[in-house]
Amino acid sequence: MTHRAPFDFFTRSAFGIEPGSHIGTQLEGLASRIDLSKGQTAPLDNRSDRIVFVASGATKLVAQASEQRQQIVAFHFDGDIVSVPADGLFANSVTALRHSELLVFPAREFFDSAAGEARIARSLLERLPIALQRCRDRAVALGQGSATERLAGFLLAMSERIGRADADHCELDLPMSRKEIGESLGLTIETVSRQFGVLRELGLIKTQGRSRVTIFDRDMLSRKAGHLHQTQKTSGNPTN
Amino acid sequence: MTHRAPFDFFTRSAFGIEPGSHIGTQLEGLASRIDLSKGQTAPLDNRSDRIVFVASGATKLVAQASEQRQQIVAFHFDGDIVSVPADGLFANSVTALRHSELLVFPAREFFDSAAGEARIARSLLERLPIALQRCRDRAVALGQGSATERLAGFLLAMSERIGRADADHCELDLPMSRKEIGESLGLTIETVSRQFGVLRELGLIKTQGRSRVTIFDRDMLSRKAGHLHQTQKTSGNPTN
DNA sequence: TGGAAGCTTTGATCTAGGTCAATGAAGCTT
DNA sequence: AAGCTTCATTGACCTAGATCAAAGCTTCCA
Repeated sequence: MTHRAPFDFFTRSAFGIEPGSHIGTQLEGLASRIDLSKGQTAPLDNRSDRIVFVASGATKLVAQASEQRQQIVAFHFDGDIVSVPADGLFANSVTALRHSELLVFPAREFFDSAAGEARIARSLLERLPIALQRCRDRAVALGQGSATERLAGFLLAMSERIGRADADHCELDLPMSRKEIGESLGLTIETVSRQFGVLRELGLIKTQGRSRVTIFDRDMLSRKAGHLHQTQKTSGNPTN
Repeated sequence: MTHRAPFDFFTRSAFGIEPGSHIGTQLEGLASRIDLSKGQTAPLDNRSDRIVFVASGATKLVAQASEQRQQIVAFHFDGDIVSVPADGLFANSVTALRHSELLVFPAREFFDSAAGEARIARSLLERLPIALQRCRDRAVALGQGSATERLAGFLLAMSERIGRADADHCELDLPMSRKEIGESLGLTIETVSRQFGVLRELGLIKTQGRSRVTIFDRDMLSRKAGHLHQTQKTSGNPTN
C-alpha cells in the first residue's frame, strides 16, 4: 500500500484518474517506481524512449555533450514530467539532486494508452507545449543573454518553482551546486560565482551558506534578466 | 477546391483522417489558412495560443528578446508543426523565409478535439516530444558549442531536413541569410561568415552564391560539430 | 546590361567570460 | 570540537567571439 502512494498520486492528481479504474490499472502495469538518493542516476537503459515523472524530489536532466562537457538541459521538481527520447543528438540521463522518487513508463506504450484516453491525452497535450516553451525560453537565454542575465533569469525561474515568497522578498533553497548552475547556464563555476557577487552588490539578492538565496527586488532582478522575464502568470501546473 | 488542398493534405497525411469525416470537418472549422510571401509575418494575435502547421514553404520562429535582440528559436519546413504558446517569456512570431502556406488552429480547441481522437492524439504525442528533443539539442549546442561546432551542427541538421544527397556529397539550398543563421545560433553575422570560411578551408563544404552549400564530408563535419551529431536515424516525420 | 542596394567576406581591435591558481568557507566525520 | 574534504570565492591573465570598419559579391530591376 505504502508502495502504491506515488503512483496513485499521479493517476489522480495529474490525470484525474481513479486508482481502481481500468486505465489506471493499465498504466500501473507499465510503470516502474525508482527511488534515487542524492547523486544517483536513474538506471534508464537508453535503448528505448522513456517518460519519467518526478513524483517527489529534485532532479537534473543531463545531456552528455562529450566525455568532458555536459549540459544540464532542465531541472525537474515534484510533479514534473520528463520526456527522455533516446534518439536525440546526445545521451540524456536523469540524476537526483536530493532523494527523489520517480515513475518511469516506456514512452511508446504510455502514449498508446494515453492516446485512447482523453483525460490523459489532454493533460499531456497541455504539458508538452509548456515544456517546449520553457526549453525555447532557455535556448533564447543561452543564445542571447549575458552571464548576469542568465543567472538573474535562472534565479527568477527557480523562485517560481521552489521559492517561498514572503511579502516582497523571496526565500530560495537551491538544491543544486554552483557547478550545476553553471552547467545549466553554459557558464563556468567561477563566472556563476562572480555573477552571484554582482547581484549581491547590487542589493538584489542575499546569499547564506551554499544554497540559501533571498531575492529582495524581484522586479529589478527581472529587469537584469533582460527586461523580459515578466512575472509569469503561473498558468496551470509547472511541467518542465 | 483548390483552396482545400493544404487542409486535406494535413488531415490525411499527418493524422490519417479522411477529409469528409466528422473529425475532419470539425478540425476544418477551426483552421485558418494563411498565405505568406517572403518576409511576411503571420498575423497571429498573440493573445491566445496557436498551433501552426507549415503546409508548405519555410518559416522561422522568432523570439523577441528585446527591442534590439531577437533569437530564432526554430526553422520549420513543409509538414512541420509549430507550437506557439503565448505565455512564454518572450513574444514569438512566425515569419516566412520564402512563400509559405500555413494552417493555424486555436490551441485549446485543437487540443480538445485532438484529445478525443486517438489518431490525432497519437500523432501529436509523437511529434511534440521530438520537437522538445530538438529544442534540447539546440540548447546544448548553444550552451556548450564553439562557433564552428554550432555552424557544423546547423548545416548537418539542415541537410537532414532539406538536403538532396547524392552519393557521398549533399547539396543544400539554404532559405535563410547569414544574419538569420547567426540569430539562430547566437552568433554574429561576421562570425558565421568566418566559420563558413573555416569549414570551406578544411574542405568539408563548398559554397556557391549566397544560399548554395555542398557538404563533402558529412562524417568529418559531424565530428567538427562535437562528435555527437551521429547521423541521426530519421525516425518518423521531422516535426520541428 | 548597368548599376544601386543589400548581402557577404575580410581585417583590426576590444571585451566578456574562460582558464589557471590560490585562498577561504561549509559541512562531514570521528 | 578538530581536522579533512569538498565547494565557493577571489584574483591575474588570456582567448574566442563581438564590434567597428571597409571592401567585394549577388541579385534584381530599370
